[in-house]
Amino acid sequence: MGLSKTDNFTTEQNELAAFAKALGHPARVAIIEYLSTQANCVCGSIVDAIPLAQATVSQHLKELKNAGLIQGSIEGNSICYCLNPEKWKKFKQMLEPTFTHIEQPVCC
Amino acid sequence: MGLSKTDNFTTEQNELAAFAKALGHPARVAIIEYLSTQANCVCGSIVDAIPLAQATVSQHLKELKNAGLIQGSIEGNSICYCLNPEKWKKFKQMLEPTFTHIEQPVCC
DNA sequence: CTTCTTTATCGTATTATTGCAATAAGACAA
DNA sequence: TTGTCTTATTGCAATAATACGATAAAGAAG
Repeated sequence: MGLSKTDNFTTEQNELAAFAKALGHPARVAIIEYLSTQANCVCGSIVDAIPLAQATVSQHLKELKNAGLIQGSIEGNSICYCLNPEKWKKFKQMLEPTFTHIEQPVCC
Repeated sequence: MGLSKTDNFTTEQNELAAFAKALGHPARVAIIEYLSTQANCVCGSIVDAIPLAQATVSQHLKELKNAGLIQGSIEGNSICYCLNPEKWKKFKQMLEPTFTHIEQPVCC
């Protein structure tokens, strides 16, 4: 139905899915990579770095913000978008069990 | 347009996005968690563990398989789905720079 | 106040995703 | 062969996501 049945799953499962979904687009991956390597966090610089229209980049930033992966703060006339360390720690923590599991594959 | 402009991004960015996108649904998170904790990998057991119709679960399994996060092997009359360790290692490796970066937040 | 800069939102077209019933396809058993 | 069990595929309806031009909103600069 195009509508995810989130009620059938745990809060944690939904949160992990939300993190992953937010990262599930190359433009948003590029934004995160940019923020991980650049000291510059001004919105306009991100827009310049991503090969999409300003409106589209703004939309992607909004989704990353909604998922909590980035946070925005007003910096004079512009806006500074930065990674949200706590959410990323949680994201990492939720992936850890699977990352650990694949070290000793037990299956077929 | 509903069509991702993947051409504008690197192969790596697209691959990371594909991994993340595959994990971007609670049902698929639940499947991965199941495979990370259960020794049982038979398709039917997964279907039983996920509160969705068989056809829907089969579709989610297909997406995880397309992304490479799981692999299926014929096991007698049924099919065994397991995590693909190599792809998960790559996934982890691609997230590492950001996981590392958030240890020393340098931004606003 | 006016203008410019910066970012967000709206409207819209297009395509993708989700979900399930129904059905198909394949292997195995009798 | 016939039936059963297991998994995949098809077809469809409903909803979500992607992209961008146009426009709005809010400050800064003059």
